[in-house]
Amino acid sequence: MAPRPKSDRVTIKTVAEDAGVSVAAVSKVLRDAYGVSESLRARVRASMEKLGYRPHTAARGMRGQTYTLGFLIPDMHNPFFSDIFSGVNVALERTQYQTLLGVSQSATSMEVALIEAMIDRQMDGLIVIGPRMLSRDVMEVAARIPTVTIGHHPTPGANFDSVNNDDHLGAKLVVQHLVATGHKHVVYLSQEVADREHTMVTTQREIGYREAMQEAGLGKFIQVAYAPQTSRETQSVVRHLLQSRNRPDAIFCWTDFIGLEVLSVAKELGLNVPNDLAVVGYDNTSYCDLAQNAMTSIDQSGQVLGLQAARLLIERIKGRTEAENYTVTPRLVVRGSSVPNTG
Amino acid sequence: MAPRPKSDRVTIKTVAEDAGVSVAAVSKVLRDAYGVSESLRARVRASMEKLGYRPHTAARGMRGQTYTLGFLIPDMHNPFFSDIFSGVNVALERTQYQTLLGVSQSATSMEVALIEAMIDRQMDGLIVIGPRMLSRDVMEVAARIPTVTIGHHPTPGANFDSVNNDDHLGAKLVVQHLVATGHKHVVYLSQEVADREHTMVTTQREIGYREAMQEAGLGKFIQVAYAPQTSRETQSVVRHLLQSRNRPDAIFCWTDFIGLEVLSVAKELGLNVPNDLAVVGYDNTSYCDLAQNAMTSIDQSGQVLGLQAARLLIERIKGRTEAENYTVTPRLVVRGSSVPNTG
DNA sequence: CTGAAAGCGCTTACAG
DNA sequence: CTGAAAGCGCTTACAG
Repeated sequence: MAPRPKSDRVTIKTVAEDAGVSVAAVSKVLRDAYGVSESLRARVRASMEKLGYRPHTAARGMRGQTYTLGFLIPDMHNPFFSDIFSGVNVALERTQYQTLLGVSQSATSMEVALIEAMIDRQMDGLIVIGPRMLSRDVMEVAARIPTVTIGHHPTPGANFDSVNNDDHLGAKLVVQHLVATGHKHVVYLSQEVADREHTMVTTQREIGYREAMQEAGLGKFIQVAYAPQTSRETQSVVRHLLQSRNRPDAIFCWTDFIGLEVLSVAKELGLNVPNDLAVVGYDNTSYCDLAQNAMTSIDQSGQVLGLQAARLLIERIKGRTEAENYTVTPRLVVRGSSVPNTG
Repeated sequence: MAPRPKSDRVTIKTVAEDAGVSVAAVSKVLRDAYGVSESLRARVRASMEKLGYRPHTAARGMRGQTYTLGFLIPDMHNPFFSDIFSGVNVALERTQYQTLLGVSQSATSMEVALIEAMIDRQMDGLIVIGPRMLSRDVMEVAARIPTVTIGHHPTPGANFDSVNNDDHLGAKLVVQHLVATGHKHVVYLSQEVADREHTMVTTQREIGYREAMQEAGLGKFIQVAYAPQTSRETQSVVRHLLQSRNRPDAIFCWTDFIGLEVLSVAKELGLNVPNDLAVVGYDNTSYCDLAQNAMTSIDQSGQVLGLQAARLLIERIKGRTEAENYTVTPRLVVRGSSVPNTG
């Protein structure tokens, strides 16, 4: 009951005593809230500085915000997420917010567990990349915590914001490019998942692929394959594809990561890329630039996606409730994996 | 003052009322603490289940643990960190702990800021991968929060645990392999950093490299180059190296990631790997297995490193204070980038 | 503009 | 074994 500095922790109380004001006043300065005079503010700031005060996030979280944002990714392999994340950081540079990451390892159960963990920890908002949850589960999450998705096309009436590239268009650009360079039997290599939904980027890309193939009069060549989780299994699927009687002359991979596996199998089988087989990826990650890959890919500006997602999330935390959707226009980047002598 | 369920949040109090016990009793069940009868425990658990109770982490953090561990990595590009992380997850599978990641983007200032943020958020402990901070700063952090490092060789009197592979030996294995396969002019391509310390893995590898070169009577060929942060700059350094009058016949890269860049430049310059140039990496990440890379590398069992780090951290959180150091013996994995016809 | 006091949901001695 | 009560460090109405 008596004022006894149990440990030497500097709290809001220590600051208040040092500055000769109330704890309420310090709290207000801390939150940049209304109703404090400039002189009081200055005095409090000076004391904070002097004492090296740092707010106790858990205590803040009991009543107000934690200034912590959750960033949820499926895995740590895909360098595309790194691009997105750096965009998030740019947007948050001059704010109090810190971003902490969760990695679900592409397991729906882990994804759910991590979201629960982030809500338990009173995070102020969530950015979820390519959620594995069903769309209705995303809605349930968003009802509890401000949420922005990247790589999840929202259904009407969504209670969360979303940031995407136009996957439909991206896929069409790929097919049109491959057709223009003389390919006919273009296979779309998608992701193997338990519950396929319209909201998924892979589904959107498949629709674009089918449409573009039809438009090119190549409807009879339409073929979709699915890559499992592990590298070994994926390579096995690709090997089957490339050793079949009617081998495709091009493979459009839903993400660069899978494209690298295709290039590997092609090389093992002694196929010449791009002459025997063209390979196109998606995301235009840094690996595409390496000469041993030189992989044509779709650039969807990961940095921009991340930056916009962070912006929308802050807005939503501040009170906006109507859903917003930000879309980036994808761009084809041609390299040697689809056109000879392109570097 | 009166009991009024402000929101419909299920708290320890709700559970206590439902189970007809005190909040203290519920807390004990929650923490698996001593001094509760089996019947009380069962009753409380049933109520928790029924009400869908979830502990409020911020509130727990005010007095006790948050059951949150911080995992700090320099970047999201290097797939090696993914291996480590999956090991951490295995170790934590059946515990209450959740791991949240921080990515410092290889900036010392961000590393410090993230560690502060994690301490502010009352995390129970920290696993820091390849810290950029000076060794004494790591000690300061460890004085405030239980800490385990991976990829940081501790100085005597350390107040934190560490998990490493034997970098010194790993480097020697690489040089010995390259010498045995007829290479003489082996360059070590290290990491460009502001403050070089003995604690760093890159330094340890350099020492091993120098020693093995001397032992092989190749002292006059010793040459160390440094790769900057960005891919573009790194490729430029490598290009200079490979276009110099006395071109090396082998490059030992401190990490696979850099090795991929070397392979790219070599291909651009029309050099045959491994005949004109052998390339060896470190970490044996999944990229080494791709046929277009087929890169010889040192396996340091990322999974094991992560698992042991998590184990040590839990021990330390539970009270151990003397420092422990766990070392993995590295293993050379030979592929086509150093020996012809190796697949 | 400023501050006293209640309360957020837990854990921790301490008594019983 | 069980529980009443203080307290963790903040924020939030509410008075002044």
